[in-house]
Amino acid sequence: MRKYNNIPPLRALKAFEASARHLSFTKAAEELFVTQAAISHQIKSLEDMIGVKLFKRYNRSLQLTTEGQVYLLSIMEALEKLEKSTQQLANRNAKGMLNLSLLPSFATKWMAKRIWKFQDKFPEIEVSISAFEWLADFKKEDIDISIRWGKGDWDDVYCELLFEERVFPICNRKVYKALGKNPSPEVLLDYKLHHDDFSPEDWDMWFTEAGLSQHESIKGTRYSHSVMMLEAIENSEGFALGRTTLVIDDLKRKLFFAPFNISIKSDYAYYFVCPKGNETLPKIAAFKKWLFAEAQASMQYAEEIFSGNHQQ
Amino acid sequence: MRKYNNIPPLRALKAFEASARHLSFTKAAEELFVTQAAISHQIKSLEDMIGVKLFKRYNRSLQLTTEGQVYLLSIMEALEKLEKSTQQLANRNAKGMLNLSLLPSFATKWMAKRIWKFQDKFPEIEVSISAFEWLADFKKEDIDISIRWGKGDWDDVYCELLFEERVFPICNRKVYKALGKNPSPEVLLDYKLHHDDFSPEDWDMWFTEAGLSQHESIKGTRYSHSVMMLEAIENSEGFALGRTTLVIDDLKRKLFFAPFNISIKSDYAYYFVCPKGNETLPKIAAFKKWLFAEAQASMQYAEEIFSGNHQQ
DNA sequence: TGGCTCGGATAAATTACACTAATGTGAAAA
DNA sequence: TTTTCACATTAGTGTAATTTATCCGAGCCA
Repeated sequence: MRKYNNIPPLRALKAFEASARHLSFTKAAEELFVTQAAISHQIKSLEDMIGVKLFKRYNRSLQLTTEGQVYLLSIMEALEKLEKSTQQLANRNAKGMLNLSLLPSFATKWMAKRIWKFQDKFPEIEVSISAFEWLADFKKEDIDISIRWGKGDWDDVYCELLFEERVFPICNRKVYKALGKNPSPEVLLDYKLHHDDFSPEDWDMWFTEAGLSQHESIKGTRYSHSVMMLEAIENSEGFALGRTTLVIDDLKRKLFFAPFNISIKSDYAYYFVCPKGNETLPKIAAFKKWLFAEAQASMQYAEEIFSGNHQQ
Repeated sequence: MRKYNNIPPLRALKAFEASARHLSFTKAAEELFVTQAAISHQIKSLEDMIGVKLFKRYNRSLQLTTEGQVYLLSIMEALEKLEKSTQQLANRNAKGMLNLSLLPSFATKWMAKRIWKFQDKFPEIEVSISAFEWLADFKKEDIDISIRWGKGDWDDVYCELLFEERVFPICNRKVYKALGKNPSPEVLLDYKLHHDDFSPEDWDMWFTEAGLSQHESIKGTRYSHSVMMLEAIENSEGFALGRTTLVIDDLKRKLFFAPFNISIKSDYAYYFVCPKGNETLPKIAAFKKWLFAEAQASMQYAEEIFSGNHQQ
């Protein structure tokens, strides 16, 4: 009758392995995205538990004890087995190539920062990303999944709404600071207003939403690519119309600011698209599940901002 | 660069293993001392994590899926390795026989309920308990550790205070209920008062502590063994003088009650005793560490009662 | 047929645990 | 002598696991 008590907590073992590899609690902490104190706690509790010192602590360096070396080897073996058998089960059949077709802006501003998590979770799947302006043609090109921007009215494909988008003015830190608290939308008329090629009329719509219908029609600088517009705004004394998906990370990083808490819902949205029937294939389903979870998580911050009870 | 993400939490794996062994969440829950709901949560989260159903749930029975069977085997192997290598490190040199000499009352009322935890933690150590009234003589008998009751004034041995004891009146549930809220110590004079052979004068001391100095000297029934006295009280319309160590578990179980929150400190206490110098031997040190931790834990309830802010 | 019991699922409330932030310590470096 | 570096320590906080309470469906039983 096995019960597997007497196995130390996994976190502690991970902390031990990382610390042993780096011979540094601080480095291990960085790797595991926690503080140095957390590692110190974990190692101490592990040592207390088994009643054996695993490290010799010197003032500016760390060294494994003999016992630590022995222990490290055997637990690594076990952990590897645990991980491998879990992976095999989780990803059984979910392997091979996965070709994504994305819009360049979406690829650079959203996917690039996140795709590594998927690759970490599914090392058996090799992901390739192609970023073009035009719609991927599943029949002609070797594309498994496309994330499209539009109204979801495509024929002969499996299609599911991924993000709805809100549109709102953003600016850089300098401009934001100059605005002061609770600025009125009218101040926008004193600034350069940028927009991208897709939606020159959005500024008008936003002003209407903000209650400034009597404004003269907006011109402003025009960019062929959203990414260019966003890079311009970083160093410009002006505002751009940001779309949630593309600016959410820069809002979090406080690179951009959305000073007005007023937004309009875009007619366009992002959709997960793949050939009809393929959505149940293991590797596609695995990616889809991961993608929607990431999407949800990344949109949380946007909800906080526009639900009102948010302090920038 | 290993990081061992993608390993499911150990708790979930334990829950899975136990559930698979019993083919029942309820049984697994009992074994792991948690509720059925906890197991259900754990298995669900494990299944979600790896994206594979591990059990087929029927209405009154449970069955492993094919995937579950495969997974079970491989994780059991890994967990066993993890446990074994940890044990080997923790108990290196800590093995062989360990002979304890205890008082019969302490052996039955305190140690018997707890020793299994030590054996579970140190399966390499074979424990034997001898319970006699007299002091173990380390020179003549083959005793490794003795837990003695007294004043700690023994020569030629290693000796460390384990428990201090408090002495206070206890009664069974029926008597307790009849007392009502906040009874006065005076009501005791209407009941039979039991005591053991060691300390006939304790009742007097307790009455003094309770502020009833004008009482006539107490007679009451006398027992040669504390355990006999405690068993008598279970079905008797009377009170006994309980000692913390021997009655703490029965207080927790609500078999006995201490209605007065007034206690006197005993002159006698329990001491951990072993031959001088042996306290650093691995198996002795291991037992000692475990013993003091258990002691601390078991006394917590007593502290709650007599620190005042306790509701029975 | 209706009521009962059994085993698991689920939602909300509670509890336990790991983490962070702030600060301490001691030794080497400057 | 002061600064810096790496780990230790402590108190407070937030998240995740567990319990409590309840539900649900199927077999059982009278």
